[in-house]
Amino acid sequence: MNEHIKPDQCQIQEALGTLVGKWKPIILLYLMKEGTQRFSELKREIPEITQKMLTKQLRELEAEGIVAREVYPEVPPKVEYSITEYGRDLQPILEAMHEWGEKHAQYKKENA
Amino acid sequence: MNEHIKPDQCQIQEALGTLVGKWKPIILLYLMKEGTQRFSELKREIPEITQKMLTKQLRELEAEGIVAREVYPEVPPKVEYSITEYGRDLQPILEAMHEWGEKHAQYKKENA
DNA sequence: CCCATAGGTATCATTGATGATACTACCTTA
DNA sequence: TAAGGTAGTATCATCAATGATACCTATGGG
Repeated sequence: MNEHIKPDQCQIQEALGTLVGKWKPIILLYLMKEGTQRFSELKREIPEITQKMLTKQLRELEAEGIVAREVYPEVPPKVEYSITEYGRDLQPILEAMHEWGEKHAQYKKENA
Repeated sequence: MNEHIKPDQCQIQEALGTLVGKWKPIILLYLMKEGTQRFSELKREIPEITQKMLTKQLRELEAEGIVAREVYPEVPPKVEYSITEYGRDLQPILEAMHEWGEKHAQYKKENA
């Protein structure tokens, strides 16, 4: 373990706080895989999410600088979301978690 | 992004579910850094946690196969916790999150 | 005889995250 | 004239996570 990690003030919570939530990882994956998406596209791809939650999660990700929000002043409204360059830094972490998650799901099946 | 990641059934939640909680990362870091620890040692190192929560988190980590629990039939009781070999797989992920977390804390300070 | 110790459980209260549902603005098309 | 589409907000209800507090066990030491 990296010597300078001080558990009592470590920054893992920072990353977790950004990623957790029932919907954030899946939203991020869609934006990373498919690129820029409209609000309604995301809603269609994740039908179980309520509008309220989708809005909330996107706003939080935006506040963290991970997602960019662009509003087109049209009628009907058009709002596009995309991953920022800064947000791309999360990709390796998400991938590592995905990989570990698969192994772990397997592990749990074996020890069920 | 890895092509075979299907957001709608991805395993990131699996990893997140294992790591989140107000106390799990810090518990894992202590066990990874300091090695085997007694219940009371962990409690001393994380004074703000209640016994109930410490017990609960440790039991959950044990159930996931990440932490090993060894009971010594003595009086007063002695119980030791350690990271399993399997649990070691999480170390790179925790480190990556820690690193990103530091950058992100910096980022937030600059954009405050 | 009584208390401290280690590692817990049991019970209740509180809080934050999530969900269901209804409502809005504005323009275009039928 | 009414309906439909987009991107939301507002309000209320519910549930899981966390916390505070008290209690339990057995034994060795004073």
